[in-house]
This record gives sequence, C-alpha cells and structure tokens, in this order.
Amino acid sequence: MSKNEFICDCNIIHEDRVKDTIKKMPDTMMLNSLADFFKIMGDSTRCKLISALLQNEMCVCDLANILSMTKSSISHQLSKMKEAGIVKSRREGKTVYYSLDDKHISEIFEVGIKHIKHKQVKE
Amino acid sequence: MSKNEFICDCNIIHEDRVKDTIKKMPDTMMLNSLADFFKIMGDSTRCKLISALLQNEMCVCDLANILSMTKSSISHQLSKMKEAGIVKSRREGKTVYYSLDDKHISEIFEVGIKHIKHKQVKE
DNA sequence: ATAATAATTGAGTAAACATTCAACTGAAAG
DNA sequence: CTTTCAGTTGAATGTTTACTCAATTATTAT
Repeated sequence: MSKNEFICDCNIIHEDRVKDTIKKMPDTMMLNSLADFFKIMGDSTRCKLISALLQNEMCVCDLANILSMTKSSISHQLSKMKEAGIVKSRREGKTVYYSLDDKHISEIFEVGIKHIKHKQVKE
Repeated sequence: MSKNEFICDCNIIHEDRVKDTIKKMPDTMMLNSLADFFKIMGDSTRCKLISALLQNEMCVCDLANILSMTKSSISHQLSKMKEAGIVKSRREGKTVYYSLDDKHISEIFEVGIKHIKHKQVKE
C-alpha cells in the first residue's frame, strides 16, 4: 500500500493496525446515527427534561415550570427529542402530555453517571 | 404555592407531579456533567475515533488515516476527549499513542446502538 | 548543530444550534 | 361566535464549535 492511497497529510505508521481497525469498525451510517443520538442527549436542557420524564409523564407547562424556562423553548426541545425517538406525546384536550419513548434511555443515563464517577475518582 | 413562585410564562397544571418530580431529580451539577459528557460523544468524528480505539491503541497518524482527516483536526479532538476523561495517551519517542480511558465507553456505545435499533423498528 | 517527522497549539472562519419573540393553531368554556 | 389558554412554529440573534492554516514543540537521525 503506497502512502498516496491515504488522503490525509501524513505518513502512515502502523499499516496492519490501520487495516485491521477499518475492517472491524461499524459502518459510517451507524456511527453517524450514534453521534446524532448522543448529540441530542448532549444538552443540559434536554438532560433535565429526560430526568424529569423519568419520574412522571408531564405536560409542557409542568416541564417549563420545573426547568424555569418558557413554554416555547421547552416545546422546541421536546420536538427535537420526539423526532429523535426519545419522547412521545399524547393530547388530552388542550394539554399535551410527554413521556419517554424508549426504555434504554434510563440505562444510558445510568452508564453516563458511572462514567462521571469514574472520572471524579481520578481527579 | 402561588403561581408567582414560578419564573416561567405559564400557569402550573399539576402541582403535585411537579413538586414530586423536582424532589426526585438528580442535582443540577450532575445533570450538567451528564450533558457535557454526552456532548463529547455527540460528534461523528469523535464517535469514529472511539470506535477505532475500541479495536486498537493507535497514534494520531494512524487515526488521521483511518478517518481521512488531517492530523491537526484529529489532535484537536483527541485533546478534548482527553480532557473529558474518555481517552488517555502515552508518548513513545516521536509517536503519541492514544487509547480509551474508561471501560464504560463500550457499554455506552452498545446501549446507544440498542436505542438506534429500537427507533428503526418503529419506522 | 541541523534536518526531518509526529504532534500540538492558537487564531480565524463558517456552520450548527439554543433561546427569544411574535404570530399562529387547536381545543374547551362562556 | 369569540375568548381564553396550552402548545407550536418560524425567523432572528448570539453563542458554541469543528475544521483549516500556519507556526511551534518534542524527539530522533544524520
């Protein structure tokens, strides 16, 4: 394999390791989906919404009060989370109730907390 | 509790549920840390780096080749990931080897993939 | 010493994104 | 029918952030 096959600006150091790694890595689509998913989790407003909805199903107004934010911003975030398959909603008269749409979310929260504690130990 | 105690622009609908939820939610610091952690995971370059490092310890040059990106951008990302406690590095001569710094990362990846499959089923 | 190479760093730029504001829907009550 | 309230939506704004480019550091070899 010549150096020119590589697009980047440097010489390759460990060809075998590189080839082996590329072979074993998940496909790009999966990695992009994963990144998109974590991107949705990676915002403190959305993390707060998730942790609230882990306790109870609630309406936009409730959630806005809990986070001390406007209904508008909460609604914007909920709609992103809904599109990402994290929450679902049901309407009851004028009120729209939101709840989590995936049991894995609590699992992901727990593992995330584990990581944070792992990090704290090292400091 | 009067409506004025709430800072947001709306009337409260389910006081009991709101109070109960606030009581049970993790503290703000933990939720912010969680969000920061997921934010680091929420980028496709960093997800690719993680999935490469799940296979092998590697140097910046290897990783740049695998991702077809410049050493500079890889180095920038690795330094963020290091600060977040996700990767660690060791120098051997001119070469710096990176590897994952937390066993939980693979667990988080797996749960993330579970979520994506859950979502795909619904579509 | 000097050259060469791996990696880092800082400033600059363009894209992505969270919140605000104002206007608008949809449903229930008078 | 019109008023009221919960929620949504789109445009605008300010911030964050990923990548680029150029310069610099650290290490090894000549």
